Amino acid sequence: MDKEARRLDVADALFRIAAREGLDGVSMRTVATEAGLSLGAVQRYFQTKDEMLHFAFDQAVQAARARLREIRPQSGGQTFPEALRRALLAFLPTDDRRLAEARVWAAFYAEAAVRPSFAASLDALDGEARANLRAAIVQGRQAGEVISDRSPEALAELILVVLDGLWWSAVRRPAGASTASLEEVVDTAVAMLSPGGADCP
Amino acid sequence: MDKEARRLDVADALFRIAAREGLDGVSMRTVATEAGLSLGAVQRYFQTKDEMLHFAFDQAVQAARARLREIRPQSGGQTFPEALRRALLAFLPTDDRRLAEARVWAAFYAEAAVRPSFAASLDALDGEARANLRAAIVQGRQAGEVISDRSPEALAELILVVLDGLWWSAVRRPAGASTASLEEVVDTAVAMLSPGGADCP
DNA sequence: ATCGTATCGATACGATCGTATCGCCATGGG
DNA sequence: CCCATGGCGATACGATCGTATCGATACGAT
Repeated sequence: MDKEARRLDVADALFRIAAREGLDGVSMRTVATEAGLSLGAVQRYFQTKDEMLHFAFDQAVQAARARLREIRPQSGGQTFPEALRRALLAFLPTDDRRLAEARVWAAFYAEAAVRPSFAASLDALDGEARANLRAAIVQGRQAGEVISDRSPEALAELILVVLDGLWWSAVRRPAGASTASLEEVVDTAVAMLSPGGADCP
Repeated sequence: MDKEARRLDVADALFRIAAREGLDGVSMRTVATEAGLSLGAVQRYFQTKDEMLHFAFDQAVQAARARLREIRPQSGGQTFPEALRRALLAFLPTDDRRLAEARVWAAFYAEAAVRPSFAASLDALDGEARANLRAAIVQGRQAGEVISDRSPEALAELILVVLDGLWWSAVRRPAGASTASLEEVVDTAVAMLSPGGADCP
């Protein structure tokens, strides 16, 4: 029998509950019911609730890391602004499936304010994103596609801050709402990072 | 006896707990103990936990609204970039007291993802901030202090997004950490909104 | 065929939750 | 002086939580 596959099933059930009701709605029993299992079965795969939560959280972190790596290779022939725009929109919850994922992330994010082990993983993820972004900026700058009057570190930090802000703004949007204003903000932000994209005398 | 003052005392106790342990740590009993009262006393002032939470949340919203209004008057003689920089830094948790407040806000923010009545208040606050910011941008633009190749709405949205992102980045920072990188991001963002502040050919 | 083991449902236990109720006590009007 | 009333501590109750334990069932090895 495939133990890891069952753990993933349980984690999926947890995600569905967290997306609907937040982490408050997550208990051993509710997760078991959502997964179509008994309490005892869930307890076999996760001996404590903490272990279950950590597994689910790590799963989410791992998925985010994968998405991050998927972006990284300077996918052929794109200029930096194009690639950045695509990357930003890829991370934003612009459809209902992503919105559900994002709600789960929001719950974990809040939990990280109280649970240091969660915060550490988020910091690591942040650092990875920062490094990737910095590398892309340096590369884009050599091609003259990125403004050069600020350090790559400051620009990377700013972009990540904009991404975070956009992301939270999108999370609070009701399901099915328009994403037009989101894309407009993305465009504005991207334009400001491109030479000649800002207002020049 | 001043009933409203006692309600504020209880709400303060709730804030202290939420800052330390998140909303999970908030119960009728823990709040009562933190406030130096008995469970029965708290129940006199708030008949249900929901009522207590709503009161505390409304209190936080009201405080934020007051801070927002405090910013609004184009405080004499400042240029738009200066005023914006000051306003952004005013909202960010740059000291330990503000950091505690911000942790409470983060908890409420996450709760809003699940509790529509909270989300409605946040939306209203957001709308107010957006309107104020738009007015300031229009005014600053007449003085030639704001870039003019984007609509005031898009710029206001972008600034709010940056503020949100900065805010979350600050919340996750450990207490007492340096705020230098925060200020650098603020400076970068403000510079990009000022004519000639961006990289021009 | 029998036994050991893995799987899992059922149930129990103590703790904590929100809420409701009861009773003590102080205080002020009659 | 008495007593009614409002403030508040103590306690009770049912529900739900995380966790532990026990018994039934299925299955492969001896």
